[in-house]
Amino acid sequence: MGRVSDAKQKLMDAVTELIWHGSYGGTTIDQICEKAGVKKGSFYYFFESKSDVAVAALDATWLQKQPELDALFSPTVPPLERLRNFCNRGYEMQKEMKGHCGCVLGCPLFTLGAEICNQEVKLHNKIKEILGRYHTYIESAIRDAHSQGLIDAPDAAVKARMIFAYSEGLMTQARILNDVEVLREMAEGVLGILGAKVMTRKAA
Amino acid sequence: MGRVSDAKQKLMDAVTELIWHGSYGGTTIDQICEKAGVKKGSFYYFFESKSDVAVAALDATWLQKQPELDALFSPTVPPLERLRNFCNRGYEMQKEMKGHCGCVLGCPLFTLGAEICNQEVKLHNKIKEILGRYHTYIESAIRDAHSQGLIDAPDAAVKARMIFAYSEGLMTQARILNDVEVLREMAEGVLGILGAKVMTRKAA
DNA sequence: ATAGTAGTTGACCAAGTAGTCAACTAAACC
DNA sequence: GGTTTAGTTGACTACTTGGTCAACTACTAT
Repeated sequence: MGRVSDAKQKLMDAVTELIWHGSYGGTTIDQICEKAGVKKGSFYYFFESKSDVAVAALDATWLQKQPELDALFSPTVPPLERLRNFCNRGYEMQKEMKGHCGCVLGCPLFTLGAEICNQEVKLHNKIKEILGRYHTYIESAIRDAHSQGLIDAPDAAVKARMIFAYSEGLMTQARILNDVEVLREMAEGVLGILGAKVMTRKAA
Repeated sequence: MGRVSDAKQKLMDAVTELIWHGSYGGTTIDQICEKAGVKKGSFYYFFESKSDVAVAALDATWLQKQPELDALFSPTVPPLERLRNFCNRGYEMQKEMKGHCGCVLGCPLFTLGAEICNQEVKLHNKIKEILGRYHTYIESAIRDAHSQGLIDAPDAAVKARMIFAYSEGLMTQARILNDVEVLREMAEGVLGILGAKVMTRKAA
């Protein structure tokens, strides 16, 4: 009943892009509306604040990405391959981004999480929740790799935290330097941290 | 000649604290003035914009920190000790911060750099400049450790990028989680990445 | 076709924002 | 003590911002 609309989706797309390219604090509701081609009255029909639309956008993005991640981290894929593919996919995605918008944007969750922590509680919790899911994928791959004897990591949780910090740190560095090439080392770096033997190619 | 004033310093202190606790985009000139106890007219007497005062504050902070870093990374200190001390000092600083303001704030340069990249060119360049100096300290310690046979790292530049990404990533994670304890693993993690043998205490 | 309803709009307001300026004040120096 | 000059102030403008609302519109289900 009533008329149909894609304004809600357009607003979520707009806020995602604005925050990712710029920042949360620097993004205004007026800008979101303008980019979405939606009037402010409609904004407040669907959402009650900037943080509200941001939370909704994160949820929507997650639902869209989850199948892709489930495939990447499928138990049918050898665990170290999962991590390698994850890293290389990150590199490729950022490279493509750089190609058609000129900027390396890094991980939106990590950048946004760092910006708005200690304020915007709901948004902050949503970010922690989704980052936690990424962490879970990584940790499970490490656990599998250990139990399959591919690496020695009885402390999978510790290793997962290391890999997570390293990969997110590298992503953020790529954003700051606007240089996608720093991400090429990610897969190798991750496997190196895990002590996989694949690290040095022409070692003596 | 004329009267003297500490308003300029107070404004730099205020902007530093506001950006660190909150964010750049969420900080207004009015807030800076109020926190500094300085009227807006005086703000514009000393600075011409928010990014201007931020750049000045970063410069001032660096000048203040440089001697401390030079001491930490003194060539008279064994290179792996330099890195360990650097990590532990980071942990202690964040712990103290958490103690008297309730928040883990992470590395202000990295968080700010991630937020304002691709906008605020001058500020962005200043951040890259100072982050580059930190990177230099780390790389030089790694190079020394290699040449002294403490680790095997003929690729000091690559290892430095790894350590840098890992430590900054961990700092940011501590900020997002508001948990200082994740930083306790930093020194061990750094030495582990470098392949120093000190890693596992009770290894078989 | 029409009634009910989901969605749209533009005008509006109050508050906050960046930035200006002429008049003012106090220290330093002679 | 008076003059110079660095620094201060508060009032001001112009604009942007978040947020509201009553009237309007178009779709859908019956």
